[in-house]
Amino acid sequence: MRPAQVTLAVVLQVRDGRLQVLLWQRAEEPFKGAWSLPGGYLAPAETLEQSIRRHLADKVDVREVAHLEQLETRSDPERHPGEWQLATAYLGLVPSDVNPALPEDTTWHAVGRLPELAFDHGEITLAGRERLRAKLSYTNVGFALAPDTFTLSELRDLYVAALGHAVSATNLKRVLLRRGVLLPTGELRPSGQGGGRPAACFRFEHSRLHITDPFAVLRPPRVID
Amino acid sequence: MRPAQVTLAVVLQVRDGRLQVLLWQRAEEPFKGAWSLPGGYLAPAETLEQSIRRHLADKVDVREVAHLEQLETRSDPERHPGEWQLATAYLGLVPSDVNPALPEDTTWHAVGRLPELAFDHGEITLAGRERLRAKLSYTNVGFALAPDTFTLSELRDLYVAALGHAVSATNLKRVLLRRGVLLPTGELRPSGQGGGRPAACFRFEHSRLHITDPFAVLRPPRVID
DNA sequence: GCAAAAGTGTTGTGTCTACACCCATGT
DNA sequence: ACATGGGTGTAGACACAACACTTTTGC
Repeated sequence: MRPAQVTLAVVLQVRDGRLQVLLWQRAEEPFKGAWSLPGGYLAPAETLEQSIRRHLADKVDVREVAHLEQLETRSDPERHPGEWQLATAYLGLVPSDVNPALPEDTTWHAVGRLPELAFDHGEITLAGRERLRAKLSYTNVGFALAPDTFTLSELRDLYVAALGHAVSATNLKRVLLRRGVLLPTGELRPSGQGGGRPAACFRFEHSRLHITDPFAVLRPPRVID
Repeated sequence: MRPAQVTLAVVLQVRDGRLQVLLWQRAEEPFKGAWSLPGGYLAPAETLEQSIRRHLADKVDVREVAHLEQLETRSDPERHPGEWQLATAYLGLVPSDVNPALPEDTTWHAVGRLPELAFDHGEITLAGRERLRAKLSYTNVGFALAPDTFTLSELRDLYVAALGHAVSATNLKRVLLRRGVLLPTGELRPSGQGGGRPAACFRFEHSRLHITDPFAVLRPPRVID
């Protein structure tokens, strides 16, 4: 006897200044009517990543998911009341400037104010947020939350929404520039109606995950030539 | 049609000053005679963690595995030539002072000089080592590699073996003490035959994983009361 | 006394936070 | 002019690496 295998995705995007997750309202029992993470069964001859991309394709265009990584596999035999089911969860990130057309039964929900979710999807969603928060600190994942080009205040607002605490645009700029994560594009963004100095535009140097702060401590000793 | 589900473990221990992994020699095709990670099929009504603990019980006593965490689930349909199989890998750590009785077909191998491994087990093993190296820097995982009490040179040697580069006992002590990871036991270890000052003994404060260096950067702003 | 091993003190450096200050624009 | 938002400069805090120096033992 073998368990069923499903894939799930915690798809996160910053919308209206808040970190939001894509949820789907179940049409069938169990948990009929409850909100849950998008996903579905694994098909023969596909990988887990292919599977979650396929299931997500109904919700968001593939090109709109800028980053996708495996979170964890959940295996509690009681997690699904009806069948023996393993679920492998992925974390997906969508840049803030795209607005995917969604099916009727699918909408964005603030991660900070989640409704009661089906199965163990609430825990999984929070695990996804934790992963994102951690990686914002030591990698360049920001690229997956931001538009191609942006001002520093815009980027700061994305970090604030994702991290849940104040972030200084001043210092954010210096940290990311020193690490070579950001590049100035040279363009200026004209000021808004209230006036103010025009903002410089930046973009992320790479659009794939890189670790930018590899060892907090216990660095290898400096090599002297 | 459903895939078979197996669990695997990268069980690591520092032996003879080197980081070693527990490998098992396959008795059956495919990869008959090749070295591979211990593990086996998931049984009904058990979790993945229970499964890997059950399979490991043949190799090492459960109490000897001081830390166990999920690494990743591998799903390439080609990863097993004979059947459609998903493998969820775990990382297990064994303190350096235990010496489990092993079956005939199972031995320790230096991770630095791995033989050709069956399936994708070589990659998984290296992923396990990377996870350990990263966590040594920002958590207290050291507890799972070390005996109950130890001197600082002994602990340093464990870090050297796991990290693969020189580590200063002087600074290691200060880092771990400041973080409250280590506690002095008050005992002294008498010096060896070559003389030398007796060493103070320490132990880890906790024997469960704690994050000790939560944010490298982008810390939340300091709250002023 | 001398070698060996452990432990302490101190300096320097890199990286971040905090905050004061300066710049460019709209009204 | 002045409010608004963007940007720079600088000082301080902190944590760590490096290394010289001191302590305690065996022979």
